[in-house]
Amino acid sequence: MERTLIGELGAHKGETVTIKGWVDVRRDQGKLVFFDFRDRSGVVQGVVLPGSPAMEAAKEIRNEFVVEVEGKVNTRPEKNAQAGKVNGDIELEVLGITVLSPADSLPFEVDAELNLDTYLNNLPLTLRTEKGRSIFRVQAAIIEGYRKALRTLGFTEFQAPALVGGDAEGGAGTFTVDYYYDQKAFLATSPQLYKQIMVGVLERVFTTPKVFRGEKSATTRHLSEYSSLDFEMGFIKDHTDVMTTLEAAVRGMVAQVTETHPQVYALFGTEAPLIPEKIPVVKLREAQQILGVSTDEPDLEPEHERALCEWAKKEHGSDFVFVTHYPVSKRPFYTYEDEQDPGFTKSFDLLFRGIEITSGGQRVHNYEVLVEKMRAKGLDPEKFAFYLQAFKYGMPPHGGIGMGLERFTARLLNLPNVKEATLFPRDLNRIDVLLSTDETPN
RNA sequence: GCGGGAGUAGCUCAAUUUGGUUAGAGCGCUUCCCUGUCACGGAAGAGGUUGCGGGUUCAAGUCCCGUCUCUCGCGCCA
Repeated sequence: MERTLIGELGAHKGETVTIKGWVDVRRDQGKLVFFDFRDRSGVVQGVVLPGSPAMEAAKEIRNEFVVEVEGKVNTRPEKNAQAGKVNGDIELEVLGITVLSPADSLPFEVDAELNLDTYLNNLPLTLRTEKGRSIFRVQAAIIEGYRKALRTLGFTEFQAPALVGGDAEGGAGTFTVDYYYDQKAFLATSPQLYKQIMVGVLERVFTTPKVFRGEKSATTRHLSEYSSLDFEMGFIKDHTDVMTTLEAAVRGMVAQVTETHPQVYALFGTEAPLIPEKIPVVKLREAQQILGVSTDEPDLEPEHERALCEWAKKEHGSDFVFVTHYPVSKRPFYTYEDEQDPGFTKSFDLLFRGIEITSGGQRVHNYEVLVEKMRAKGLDPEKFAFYLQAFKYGMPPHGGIGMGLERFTARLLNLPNVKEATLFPRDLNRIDVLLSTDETPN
């Protein structure tokens, strides 16, 4: 019989249907066995009544078994209805069960509170929880919202390379890979150079590559491999045009999540983010004055970023705040220096609920200036000859951003550690399983 | 890389302060009972080289040293 999705059972009252899914929970009462069955669309209670031909199978089945169930969709007796729950008014009277795949007994209850490392070491199982499923459905919606917003604004998506011949940023730690003929190649730390090249081709582009940072960071916000939501746009007036586009993208991302998953914020004990008419903008030095810290520091410390976000929420009703005009020394070679504010750049970070989720700015588009900036940072223009062709042959004024998808997801859903917003996080000692750092692994 | 906290049953944790007999609980697991449960309930049972190595002591989960791992903060960054 054709499969009916669990989420659509309400339209089949009185009919005999076949569902396929997992056993979420089994409640054995002896003569009577109850199940919760789960598929991608929802959950429904199944009841195996005394004398049912499915009783023998029902006694063998355990949580997470994959089953095909034939049953009759009944309206629940009024006293047994579960108000407010999906399919709370119906249940499936089980007439037959076929085990498609058995499951070992679980190492822990699927909904148990787990330590982070237990959770991460068992992701194929722990991702099946309601929260696990929700996080990555939300993440898919975030990317969908990002794509929709930028396509509407005339951007073209492209695929950036992961394997590169040099370190674009000249600072971030890179992973080295063996290439042909005893050569070394690197995993990209950013699609930056390729985005800029593509501005010379398509004018407005975006890409969502995996990027790699070998930084030995052990924090709640760093990953060795993460997804970077990048865009780059030509013919801008200055960095504020980029900020305007970023605002539109962020609104689109949040709207997509809120429209498709309205219940998700409550599930994670948070609320939809506050985005006012205009996200507040402060220069770095203004931010430092607001916080009462030295304006000589080239950057905000994490503690200050958290405090500034509290300020933005209190004073502007915003969960986001832009910080602009970081000093030239703190920014990569391609960053545009502000003629009106020498020593400082037309660059910005976007902070969201306490942490930096985006860096961006206007880029240098003049070939000679760019070569000079490279030299000033101790980089060899010869090694960037490929990239520099884009500037040699005519590049419009342009700028763009890179946003950490996992950081955005984590802040949106109030997840304490960015690894929870990463399907399969790579960190110092773990790529799915713990890596042995000793001859006698534990 | 630096600093704080932690590692005890499959999972989540007690027992460590003040060293002292067979290291406990809840959940899960096994067996049995249960006709309306929805985290079902009830009874019984199995399950531990206390991360690893060394030291002090009559005696170490507990104190000391080393080491590995986890976790949080910092550096750095998205």
